[in-house]
Amino acid sequence: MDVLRAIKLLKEEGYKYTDKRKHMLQLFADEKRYLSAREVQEFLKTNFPGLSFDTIYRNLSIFVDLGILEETELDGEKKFRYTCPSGKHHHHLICLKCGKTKEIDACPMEKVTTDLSEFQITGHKFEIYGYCSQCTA
Amino acid sequence: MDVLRAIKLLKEEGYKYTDKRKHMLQLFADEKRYLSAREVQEFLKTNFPGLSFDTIYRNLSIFVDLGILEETELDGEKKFRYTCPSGKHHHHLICLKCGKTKEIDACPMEKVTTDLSEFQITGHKFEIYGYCSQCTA
DNA sequence: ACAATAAATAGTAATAATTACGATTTATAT
DNA sequence: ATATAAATCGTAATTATTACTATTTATTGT
Ligand SMILES: [Mn+2]
Ligand SMILES: [Mn+2]
Ligand SMILES: [Zn+2]
Ligand SMILES: [Zn+2]
Repeated sequence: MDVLRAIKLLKEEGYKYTDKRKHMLQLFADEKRYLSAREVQEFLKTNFPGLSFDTIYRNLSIFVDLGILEETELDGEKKFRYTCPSGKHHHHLICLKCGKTKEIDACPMEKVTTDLSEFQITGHKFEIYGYCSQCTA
Repeated sequence: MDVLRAIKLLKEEGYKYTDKRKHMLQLFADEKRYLSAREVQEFLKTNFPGLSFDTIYRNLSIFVDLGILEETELDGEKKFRYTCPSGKHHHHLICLKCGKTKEIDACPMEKVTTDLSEFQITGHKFEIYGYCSQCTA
């Protein structure tokens, strides 16, 4: 996923291409890590001082629906990052301080031997947490 | 973990053994599934109509510290359940509606081949989500 | 049993993230 | 340029969680 493809997706699905959306997409492309709604506000407040959370959350939600962003929940807070360019399903090692990630290649679902048929499965989550080298120093 | 051992732990660590704590521990022993603070309140409100969230959250937190309960976060809400009797570290398949769980034997951390040394690892989470047979009917 | 003490609790307020809403502005197509 | 529907702002509502103070209560030692 890159900015140009994200913009294309937006327009194809009938969403308007606004300056705020442009900057949000560019922010995630630049940062390549998990960001909270508040962090988005902080990054964009020089360009858009009055940017409302209604706008931020609505756009984040649209981006997730379109597959542009992926979402997780860390410590009671929703966090968002650009969907990884790798087309293959995978998981992440995540820095709890700055949201930086590293890819984990294998998905543990493939190796689960437990019988899952009693439940109607809808998803799974595998994340490893820690602090990156910048955040431990 | 069972109620008697939990009570023993509480007293050993200098916590008072109150009626509210007794009922909370018994509730988790009976239900054997993830419950939210609100659900605890609902279950106990016949016995303790004015039970405050301060009390509920404080006791939940103490129980987690003592290893009596384990905690996870589902859909932005903290959920608690009795620590599984199996001494072995493991993970769960969880019903998103009622909190019922099934144990998954293997821990995916053992099979991770990715180099994790760039991060100082503090924990991990592996959960499979779905709906149990009672909740899909 | 009684009194002293520190912990636990109730009642309520504060905090924080997220969602919702009506009025206004703006991107886009005609 | 105009029309139209979507996007945004400013603000309020909602929800889970945490915090505070006065009061109550479990525990300990007498
Ligand atoms: Mn990735
Ligand atoms: Mn278990
Ligand atoms: Zn970091
Ligand atoms: Zn269920």
